[in-house]
Amino acid sequence: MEKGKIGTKTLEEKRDESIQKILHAAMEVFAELGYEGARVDEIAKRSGVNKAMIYYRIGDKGKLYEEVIHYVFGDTVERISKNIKDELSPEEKFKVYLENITKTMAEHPPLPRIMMREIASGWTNFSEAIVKDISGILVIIKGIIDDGVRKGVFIDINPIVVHLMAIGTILLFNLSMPVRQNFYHLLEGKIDVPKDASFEHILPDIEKMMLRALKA
Amino acid sequence: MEKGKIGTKTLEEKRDESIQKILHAAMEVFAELGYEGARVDEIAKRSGVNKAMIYYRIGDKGKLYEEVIHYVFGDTVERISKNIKDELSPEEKFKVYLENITKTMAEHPPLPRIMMREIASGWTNFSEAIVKDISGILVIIKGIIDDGVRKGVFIDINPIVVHLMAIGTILLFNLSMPVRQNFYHLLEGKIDVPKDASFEHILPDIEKMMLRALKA
Amino acid sequence: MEKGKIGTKTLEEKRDESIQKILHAAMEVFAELGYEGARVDEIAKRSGVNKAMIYYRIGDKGKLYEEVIHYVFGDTVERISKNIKDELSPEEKFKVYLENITKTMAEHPPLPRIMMREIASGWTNFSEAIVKDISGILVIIKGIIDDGVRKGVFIDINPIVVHLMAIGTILLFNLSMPVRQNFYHLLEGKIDVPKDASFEHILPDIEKMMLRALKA
Amino acid sequence: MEKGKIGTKTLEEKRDESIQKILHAAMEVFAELGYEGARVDEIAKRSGVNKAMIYYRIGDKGKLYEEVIHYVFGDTVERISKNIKDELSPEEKFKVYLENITKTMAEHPPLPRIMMREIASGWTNFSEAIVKDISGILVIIKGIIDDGVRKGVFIDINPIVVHLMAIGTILLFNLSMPVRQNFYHLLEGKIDVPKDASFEHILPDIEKMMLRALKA
DNA sequence: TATGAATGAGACTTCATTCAT
DNA sequence: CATGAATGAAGTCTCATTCAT
Repeated sequence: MEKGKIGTKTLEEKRDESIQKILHAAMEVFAELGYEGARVDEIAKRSGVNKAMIYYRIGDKGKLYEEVIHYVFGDTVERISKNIKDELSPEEKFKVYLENITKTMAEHPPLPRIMMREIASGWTNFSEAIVKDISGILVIIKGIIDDGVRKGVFIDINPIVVHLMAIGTILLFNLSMPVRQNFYHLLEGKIDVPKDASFEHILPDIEKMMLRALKA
Repeated sequence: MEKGKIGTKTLEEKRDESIQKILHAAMEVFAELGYEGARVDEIAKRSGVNKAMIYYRIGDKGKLYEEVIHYVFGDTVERISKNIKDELSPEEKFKVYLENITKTMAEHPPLPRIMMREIASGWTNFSEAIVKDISGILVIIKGIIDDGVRKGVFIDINPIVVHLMAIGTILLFNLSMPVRQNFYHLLEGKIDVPKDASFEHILPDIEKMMLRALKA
Repeated sequence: MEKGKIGTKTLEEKRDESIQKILHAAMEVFAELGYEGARVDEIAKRSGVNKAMIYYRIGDKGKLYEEVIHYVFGDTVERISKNIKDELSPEEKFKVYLENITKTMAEHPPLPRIMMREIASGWTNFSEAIVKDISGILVIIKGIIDDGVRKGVFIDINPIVVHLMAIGTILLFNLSMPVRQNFYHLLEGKIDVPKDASFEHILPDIEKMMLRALKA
Repeated sequence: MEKGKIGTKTLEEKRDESIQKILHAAMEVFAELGYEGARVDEIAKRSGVNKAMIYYRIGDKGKLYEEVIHYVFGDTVERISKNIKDELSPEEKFKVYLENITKTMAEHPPLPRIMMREIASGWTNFSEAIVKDISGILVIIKGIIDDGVRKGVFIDINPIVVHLMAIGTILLFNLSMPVRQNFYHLLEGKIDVPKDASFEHILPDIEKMMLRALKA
């Protein structure tokens, strides 16, 4: 067999694969239990990688967490800003923005939890880079609103307010899913109670509310 | 001296005082570091009581956390529903509701953090009682919206959506305070950037947005 | 009310009563759990006496244990040597000796357990006085055997062997009671299996065996 | 070097060695001080392994104790029933039975102490397996007596009585060794006082007594 | 590169004992 | 005499990290 190859994978591919497995497992565990609650043993177990390997490949628990944060928030800006084409109307741009946030969270289930924990911890682990990322998103949403204001379709409102509102609402929606059923019986008699309270079904409500709030 | 008195305090008062000190310190520490991150030693240190005292008076770390949760969420419903008088207009009721949430969080700084952590943890420690509390609040907001709909001032919208939006936004606002300054330079040129980004100054923005979203 | 009296009891009577209650509770607890396993709190609870009172009245845990040992083994010699009248035949003397040991243990249920634990611990807490007590008993049994030998009814045997055999057998009988039922099914077919395996019913067997062993 | 080998030991051997060291030390310490009195630190110190190792390899203190009990009583039945050949006379069988009990205890010095403590504690930690072991021994001694009865050399006696007598006597002999010297001066004038009061020297006396008791 | 063995530091918890009235 | 409050010291247990091969 060719040197440097294992099966059909190069050593490098194998290493990358290990790192991927570790990061995925770590992401899950950190999301479920938080930084302090997470156990390196558990991460090793879930990733199917020897514990010492984690130290060898990535580093200590803190470094591992940093990597996870980086991994999780890595392309968030790109994702959120994706498809916000210039030729779209401000409303359409805003919808794409909301949908992208929603989709990003749906595709990375640990993301909302890690985000909330990080915020609750005082953004301690949000590195300069991530703060810059968030700035990037703020610039985008500012652009959308400015455009709307110019075109007379949006009111003039602080984009930070808008973004926090969007993120806060979506986060809470996302994470309240498991307990939301407990509350629906309170709403008997309301026509529009969705039997399926899943995230996708409620996104339109959020969109509707936010656009109503924004529209001039 | 009268039996059962120590200085000017009865034994009972002394005990209650110890308990109060412990709960306050615990509340702070749990808020800052989460359940797993909190150290019983630290709680003892901050409360100025011996560590064994915590076990003597309250119980183990888990029991202490439960007590804190109970203590923190104890009268939340009352606080939030306070002053929502029948003679008020739906808009006014809604404003009182938002302001009460805001004030409650402002008065109990650890509350938002503990809340976010709990939500991120999957509401694991939200006891039956707390879920009932939240139900109580939902009933209130449902009442406000129903009233508004009847009077033709509000659109017919799922109250859960409204509440999650309110809570999510306020939570995020509250907890983003320490980093918000980092972002304001991005907004240069916007007229209404508040130099003082404190919570109270932004509440009107939230109110405005939410009411615009609700109004028929 | 007369000074120094409480109800109809003098202070001294009351104190003695407290001490009795403490010692009885302590005896029980030490028997059940051993010195290390016993908790001063538990002793206080069972005796109905405030924990600090134990320290005030008796002393620390070690002192309390000493007192219990003293209390428990106090009149054992007297009890065992009681009724061994000179005019009795050696066999009758020996029977009285065995019965007295048996009765003493039956009347002081904690005694066998404490005894076994003490022996297992290397007789650590058996003070000089208690060792002297045991010597006293040995002298008695030696006298019985010597008498028997003189009269030609007993073989000449080391009295220590006899005493250890008696004590060992009775102790083990006493303490195996709770589990003995588990074994009786093994003996099906044997005629003399007692349905009631209580101590008193088996004493005759022990007597019979020991006398057969001793008789010339 | 061969994979999985450390020096001349395989990993597995190294692990087993650790476990052995822990169990031996634990056996000693539990025997000396009882379950409650034993300190995990002390066990670690004596076994020469890190304290955490105990938890890693065996488990908590309770589990460790269980393992010790298992280890100590493990092959007791086999040992005691060993060499009791069918062609032996009932008396010879009984002697072998007594000698085997004696030897087993002599080879495992902690055994008698642990046994006495366990009995004093109410047999709490004697698992199903150990009770079964004891049953096994009872069946053996029952066989010996039945054989003797059939051959007309033994009286018909409850084997439980016999076994308790044997065990009780041997246990007490064994554990009274350290204090027995204190008593020998009482026996001056008796011819057969052994200068060396060690266990082996007294076994014949026990044998003699028990056989006299049994013989028809 | 990979892994089972091993451990120091520190967390949680208990409990005998003393304090303050 | 009596008692609830309080605590220092020490025990059990865990876990991130390193070692040895």
